This record gives sequence, structure tokens and C-alpha cells, in this order.
Amino acid sequence: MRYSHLFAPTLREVPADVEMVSHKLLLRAGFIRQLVTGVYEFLPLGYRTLTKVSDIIRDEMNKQGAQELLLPAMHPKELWAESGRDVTMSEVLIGFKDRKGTEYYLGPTHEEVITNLVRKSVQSYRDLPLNLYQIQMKFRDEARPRGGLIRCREFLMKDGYSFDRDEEGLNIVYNKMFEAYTSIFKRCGLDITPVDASGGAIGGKETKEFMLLTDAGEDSILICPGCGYAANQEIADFRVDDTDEFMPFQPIRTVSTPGAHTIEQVCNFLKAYPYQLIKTLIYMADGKPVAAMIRGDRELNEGRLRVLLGASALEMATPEQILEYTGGPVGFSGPIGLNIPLYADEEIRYLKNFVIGANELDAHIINANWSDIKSDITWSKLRFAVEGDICEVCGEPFIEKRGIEMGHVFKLKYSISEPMNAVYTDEEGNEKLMIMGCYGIGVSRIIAAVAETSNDANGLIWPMSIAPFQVHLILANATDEVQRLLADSIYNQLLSAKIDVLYDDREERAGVKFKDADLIGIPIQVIVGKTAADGKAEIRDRAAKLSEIVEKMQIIDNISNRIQSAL
RNA sequence: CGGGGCGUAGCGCAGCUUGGUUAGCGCGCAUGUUUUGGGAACAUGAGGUCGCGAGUUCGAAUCCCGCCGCCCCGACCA
Repeated sequence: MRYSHLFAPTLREVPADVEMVSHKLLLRAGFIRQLVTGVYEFLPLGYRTLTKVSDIIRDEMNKQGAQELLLPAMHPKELWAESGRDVTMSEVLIGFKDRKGTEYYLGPTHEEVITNLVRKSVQSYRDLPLNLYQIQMKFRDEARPRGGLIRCREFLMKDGYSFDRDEEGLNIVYNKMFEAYTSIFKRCGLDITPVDASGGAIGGKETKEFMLLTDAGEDSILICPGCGYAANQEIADFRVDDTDEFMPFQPIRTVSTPGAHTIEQVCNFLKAYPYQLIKTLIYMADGKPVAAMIRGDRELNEGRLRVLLGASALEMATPEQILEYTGGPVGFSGPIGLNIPLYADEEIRYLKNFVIGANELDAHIINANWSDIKSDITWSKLRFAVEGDICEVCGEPFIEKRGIEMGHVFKLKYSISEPMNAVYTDEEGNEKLMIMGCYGIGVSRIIAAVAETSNDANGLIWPMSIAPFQVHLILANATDEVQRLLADSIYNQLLSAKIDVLYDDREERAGVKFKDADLIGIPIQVIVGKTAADGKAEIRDRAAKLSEIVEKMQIIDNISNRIQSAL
């Protein structure tokens, strides 16, 4: 490709309000442009890299026996009603109507569509297992798109789905996909940490997220330096401190706390610490109220509570509902006298003389103890793990890191096949549910992740495997005939050798070309300049910033060797 | 959805507080001359619904109201 024909509008400056490094560099280097919030155009350079990432994914998926197909982006609403996810995922679904008024969604993920396809086409155990995937744009009405390609409303995703006869089959394909993912990220030059995770709205039991650990990450990851256990904060398992220290009980009493409805205000008013308070949170679980109690300085893990309750929808009660079920306003809820199910975090089991709400305006109860609470209480781990919590496995304290989720493998099991009745007939003629797994990778997000982690003050630095081109050939002075002849000759030789080359033949000053080359970040730069008179060119490593002067006869071999060793 | 910030030429910004010529600067773009290995110099020139709408006023980029869009921070997820 000749640069003079390339559509790659590089920028010297970027909008001041763009924060993330990858976002800035991908914009500046002419890889992407934004249409509206969370929706991007992939320019030729960006699309080349996207294609290279996709090809690596295909290669590794196919190696593990998966088959590529392409499913529709527009889904009839009824299909989503079958799985019930038209309700549970309603916030991210982007819908529209056709001319007849039939409702559709743009696919945010494809479990429904693929399960429908497979259940119609597969009858016998002989047709299983199946492992199918596609690479396609996904559409999600994200609450907050951010960071350029990090979090988009329209993004390229590889999504794969497996259908097996039994758990054993699922385990085999799940492990294969885990292997494939490990290889994919490695080949893309990403250092990825697999962590335990929760299934989220897609459901599923056993799941691993592939995390890129970076301060720019959106998720919190807890890592145990002792045994290597790593998990998303939402499910990280920790050991609860269950020491029961002796402490004399104080007389319980109700005190006036005018205007103090936050933990901080109550603490200031009562001269207490947040860990001496118990906050009582009122939730609506599938329409029924429950109370969850947790230490004042902790955060409730709604995922854990939802699992404990077996609820599909869990949301905080409205002020009106709180008034109805507790008799008091928001900020003064407490367990005494409540007529709704009580759940408490195990951590507060041995707390004594604690502070709780009195279920009336401007009043709290101090020196409360569990013997004062007559209702039944269900104890469970309800809070989020935090840095310093003790690893359940080995007893070492966790450290916390930030991460970006690059991929996810789930064992869906029967969560989709059951509501959608995806069945097959087994050897004995019995009808059985297919067991499913699903496997996703954010393809466009990989580009952002690599850009985020591999760059310097001058621009991007692509690994050979996914660089838009392998070689950036620079004709330093386009008006110098000797230079042009040598550069043309090298260009043609590289093309013949099937090496991906971008040839900067523009009539620009050398400095402009060097700046653009460093910004775009192609790993090998070949500079044809002053040394052309001696029949030599300069080969420069973008990442190491090291150059060598090479005789023209050896240039192609030198480059080929560099490419081979980089791949 | 809550909080904060921003919207003026392709890009980056000033002007707005205190309304008043023809709305300005840098980069980029076009033409010419010189230059030619790290984002050249000079000269000339083109380029604007001041986000949109309604209002106040003799007069609005500037003041008021409404809307839209964008970025950042939190609740949600590849």
C-alpha cells in the first residue's frame, strides 16, 4: 500500500477532553473516528488491525474444532420473550419496529438466536456436540460508553456457543475454549489474567473472565499472592473473621438522631465509628421486600444477595416502599419490629452493642445486640471483598487491582436451553436438554487494550501479529531520484515476498513522515534516505528505537528474519 | 440514571464576566518561491447557520428559558 493513496488522517492534536491513552492515540493515528457516543468508524488502518485480530481468533477457534457462521443482527422480539431476557436485559436492548409494526432488537448477544437455530436443526444425540461462533457487531445501549473502544454501544465481538449432550462434553469444550483464549490473547501481545467471575445477566455458573490488569480498568480484581487465586470483586471469596471477643452488653436504648440519615451523619452525631453501625437495606426481590444487614463501612454485594434469594430481579426499595415496610423513612431502617425476611452478613454475627435504625424519623437504637432481635435471621456472606480480606483458600491477605474484561467463558448449562426447550433424543430414546456454554471476546476492545498498554511518547507500538502493516517503508526525500529508485525497488521486493508493507512515498518532509510512522506504530521501519547513495537503507525497530544500516541486497532477508522472530 | 465540565472554521483554542465595527489566533488546507533526516520559512488566499430553538433588546457568540450533542466521575458489562 502506498501512503499517498491511504486514507489515514493523522492528527497533531486531539480533543482536550479525551482522557484515555488508547482513545487519544487511535484517534491521532487515524485508526478510528467517532460518529456518536460509543459508536466508532474503523478507518483503513484500524480495520486492518481489526481484521488481523479476527484472523487470529478464527485460527485458534478453528484449531479447537469450532465452526464459524454468521447470525442476524436483527432479532424478533418474541425470541427474547422466550428466554425472558427481553425483561432482564431491557436496559441494554436497542429496539425498533418494521413497517408492519413488528418489534425487533439489535442483537446485544446471540444465545436466543443460536439456540433457536440449533433446536430446530438438531434432533439426535448423533448431531452433538456443536461448537459454533461468529464475529459480528453487537449493539448495547450502554449506560455509560467510555474510553473510545474500551466500552462502546456498537462493538465487534467474537461470540461462541457450545451444545453438548452432557456435563462431561461441556467440560471438554469449556477447557478447549479456555486454551484457545489463552493463545489468542498471547498472540495479540496481551498479558491476561484469568479470574473467577459471575455470570451476570447472561447467567451461567462456572465462569472465567480474561482480565487485562491496568489502572485504567473498570473492574476490581482481588488477587491472592499466596496461592494465586484471582477473582472479580463481585464473587471473590474470603474468610470471615469469626472471633467472638468478650464484651459486656450495654443497656439498649433509643436515641434521637435528628437529620442523621447517612452513616457518616449518624457517626458524627453519636461519636461512633462506621464499623459499630449496622445498616439495614431494604430490597425488592421479584416484587417482595427483604432486609439485608451489613456493617456500616461495608458495601453490599447485590449479586450474592440475589443468588442467596434465588431472585431474578433485585432492586433497592423506593422511599415509599421503605415507608410501607419499615414504618420509617429512608436512612432510619433497622431490624427490630420488621415483618419482612431478614438477611445478615456473617461478618456482623459477633458484633455487640451496635447501632441500628429505629424505623422512625430521626431515631436510632444504640447498644443493640442480637438477642434483642426476635425475628429469624438468615446469615450469609453479603458484602464485597476488599483489599486486605483473607483468602478463603490459603489465608493470605488479598491485594486489589483494576482490570478490563477482554473475554469471558461461561458454562451456561441449562439456563437458556431450558426456557427455550432446546432438546435432543439420546441413545435410549429419551428427550434431554442440551447443555450449553458460551464464549465471548471483545475484538474491538482488544485493539484498545493493546493501544493502552503498548505505546510511548511518540505513538503506538503494535506487535507484529496485529500491526496494520508489518513494515513501514519511508522514502525520506521524494525528490531525490536515487532514493526513490531504491525505495521503489525495496517496495516491489517486499510485495513479491508477500510482506505487508506501507510505503510512504508522499512528497512530505522527512520529519513529517517519521512522526507519522512513529504515531502509527508499525513495528519495522525501513528508511531510505541519505545512505541510499551507498546502496544502503536503515532498518529501525519501532519499539526498541534501534537502527541498523543494511546493504540493499540484504534488506529483504533482514526484514524477513525480523518478522519471523517476531511472530 | 445521578454529579461535574464543555459546545465558536477540518483540528486545537481565545472572545462571553461588563451585549455594540467586518468574530479572532495557532495548526491544517490551496497557490507560489525557497527548503528537504524528526511535524519547515515567507507571501497570498479560501474556509463560520458562534450546537439547535424560542425569548429579552434598537442591537445577542455574549443575557434568560428550553432542547440536543460531547467528555469525565459514580450505579451496570465484551
